[in-house]
Amino acid sequence: MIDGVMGKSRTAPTLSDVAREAGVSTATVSRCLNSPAQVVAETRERVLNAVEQLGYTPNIAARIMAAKRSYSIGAIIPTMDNAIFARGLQAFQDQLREQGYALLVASSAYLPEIEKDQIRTLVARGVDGLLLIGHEREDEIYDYLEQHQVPTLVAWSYLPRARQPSVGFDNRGAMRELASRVLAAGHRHVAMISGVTEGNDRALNRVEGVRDALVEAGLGAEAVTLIETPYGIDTGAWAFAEVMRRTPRPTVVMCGNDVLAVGALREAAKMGLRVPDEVSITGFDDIELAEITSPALTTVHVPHREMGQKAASELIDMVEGRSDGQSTCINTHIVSRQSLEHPKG
Amino acid sequence: MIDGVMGKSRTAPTLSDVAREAGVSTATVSRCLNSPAQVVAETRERVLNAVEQLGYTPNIAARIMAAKRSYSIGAIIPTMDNAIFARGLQAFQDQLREQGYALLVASSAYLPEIEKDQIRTLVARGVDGLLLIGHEREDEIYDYLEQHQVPTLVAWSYLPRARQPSVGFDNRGAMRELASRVLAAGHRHVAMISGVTEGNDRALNRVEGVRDALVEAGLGAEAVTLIETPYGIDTGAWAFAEVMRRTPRPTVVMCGNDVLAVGALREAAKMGLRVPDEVSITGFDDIELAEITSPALTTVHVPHREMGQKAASELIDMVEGRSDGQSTCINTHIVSRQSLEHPKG
DNA sequence: ACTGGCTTTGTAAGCGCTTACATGGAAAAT
DNA sequence: ATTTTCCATGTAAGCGCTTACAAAGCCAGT
Repeated sequence: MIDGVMGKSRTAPTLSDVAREAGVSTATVSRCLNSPAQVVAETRERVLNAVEQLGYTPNIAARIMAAKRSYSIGAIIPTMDNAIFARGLQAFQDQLREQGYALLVASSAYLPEIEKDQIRTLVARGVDGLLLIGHEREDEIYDYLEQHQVPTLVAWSYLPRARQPSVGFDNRGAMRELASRVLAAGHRHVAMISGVTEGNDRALNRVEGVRDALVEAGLGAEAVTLIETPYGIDTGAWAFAEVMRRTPRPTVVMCGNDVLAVGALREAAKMGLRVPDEVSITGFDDIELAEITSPALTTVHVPHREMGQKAASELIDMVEGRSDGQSTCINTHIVSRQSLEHPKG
Repeated sequence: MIDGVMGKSRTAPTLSDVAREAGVSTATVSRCLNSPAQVVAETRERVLNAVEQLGYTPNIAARIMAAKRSYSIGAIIPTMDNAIFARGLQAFQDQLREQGYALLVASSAYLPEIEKDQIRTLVARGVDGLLLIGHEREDEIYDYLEQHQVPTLVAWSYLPRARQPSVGFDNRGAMRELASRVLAAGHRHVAMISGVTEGNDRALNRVEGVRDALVEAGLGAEAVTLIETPYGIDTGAWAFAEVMRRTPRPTVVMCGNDVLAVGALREAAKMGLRVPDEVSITGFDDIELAEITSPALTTVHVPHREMGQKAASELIDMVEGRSDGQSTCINTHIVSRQSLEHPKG
């Protein structure tokens, strides 16, 4: 009691400390906090004062248990280590915050096993909903999510008929369009540096997009020199060197994302190859990097902010039972900068 | 019971479902999960089978409540929107994972009010420890943290005598060293584009570092043209244009971080100014960006991975009572690339 | 055979909250 | 004046776990 009055107890105050201080029951305090309208103004004020007095913060674990609701959303992204997901995730979190939800993030390092583990952790922590990147994962995981009744939304990928709703974009179509433009510019020897496609439908679809364009142009789908490597500037550089060693030497190197492309660009400079005069290079994502390289990257612009925001509001709608999962396809467009030109000679 | 046996209950299985299935008490199941050594092998196996069978995942909220331990650490960073914190945070999380802890991240958008809110949220969620960026914040917050007995570590900044232990680097000293080098190269008209210094001791200390060098060189501390702006490529570009309009025109623009410097670089190109011939530019952080601009940035290298890793292990030591907060200063060093040269003319 | 000590398991009391239900009193309707 | 209705508040039962303590079973030592 003295502790209470002093507001400096050695241990964190609880609901009943507040109740005692305000001279009401714990139920009333709880109501003040969660549905203030149910409590008459005078009481409410007294309670709120006590809360202030004691520096009370609700114990969310207890709240989750009692209410089976946590007002938090989990997100599992492949990596925080580069900028690919940063912008979209920030927008996602901003939108969540605005609607009163907190975000718990975990990263999987592109490893399915770790992702599975993280999913369990987040669900066990009582997240009300979950954001996952890409559709491809074991059915078992989706079963688990269903059993635990956790609404799940997929982002960065759009697949209308999938088991889970998604907010994303057409990776395959976007890449097809870029590849068509590459072919239209006259390139015939095209190489592609792809991210690891196993367990990554985005990466795979971008490869397929290139193949689509090739076929459409009457060339075989195998007419592309393909190399796969984890995303990274250094790996991109390495892959570029590798691919330029092949014969016939490619006149254009299409990269699975901007990070790889930046690596390619750096390696080209190191090899003394002028871009785009001697070789063209393209990216995907249009992260900030793409604009500040020289030459600036021709790439596919993905509206990450818009996607993050949309994903957040859709997921909240699902959590609150207002929607049972509406998929949205976000439009991408090609940004032409200097790294793509007609092949010379 | 049937549900149990089928392993496909409509609702998530709990500890007592497992106990019933395995024919033991809930206490035994709990022990199997948390201190297997206390349970005889045969029983343990039976229990583990049941767990597998039912697809049981512990409810962490309940665990937190009962054990007052969550095996999770919170981190609040100013932003996820650019790469400054990404690498360090990823390393931090990797290290945590390795030691069996989960990471909850929130971002504050550099706003103290939001940060305060996020701190409460994370504490309310029962994190066992907290990572904060920079020392500067209201005492009230530290009081709160003390009351709730949440071990807190500060990173990205090193201040040995502060209230909270820290794992970081000497922002001021590092910047002083870089500025000395700038002056030694012959520059006399130096401008600085700083991040917002209010509530950001890192930014402030970098400014002070430049002033230190100026004073040391016998110039006044005001001999620097200073401009403050939020971190960002666009804001950096804008600030660069602004600063180049002053007379005398600076021969070098020192930026508070690499992101600002990249903006400056871009604007310089746009204005047709050759770097470093007509104006030198420096950064801070040495994020990947710094290496791929042209010219590449001369900057201060901060070993983010090392810092993140060290922060994680120190914080866990604190949480587990093995340490009461040991501060560590991580060494930085200057990376000379092409963006800094002697002033011409 | 009996005691003491150790190991393995069970019993049950919370952890801090929410919420269905009960209660009581004032306002509204008769 | 009496009954009905409604609103503000209180009572108490859990939510799913951990863990102190109790109980029971086992072995060795005498």
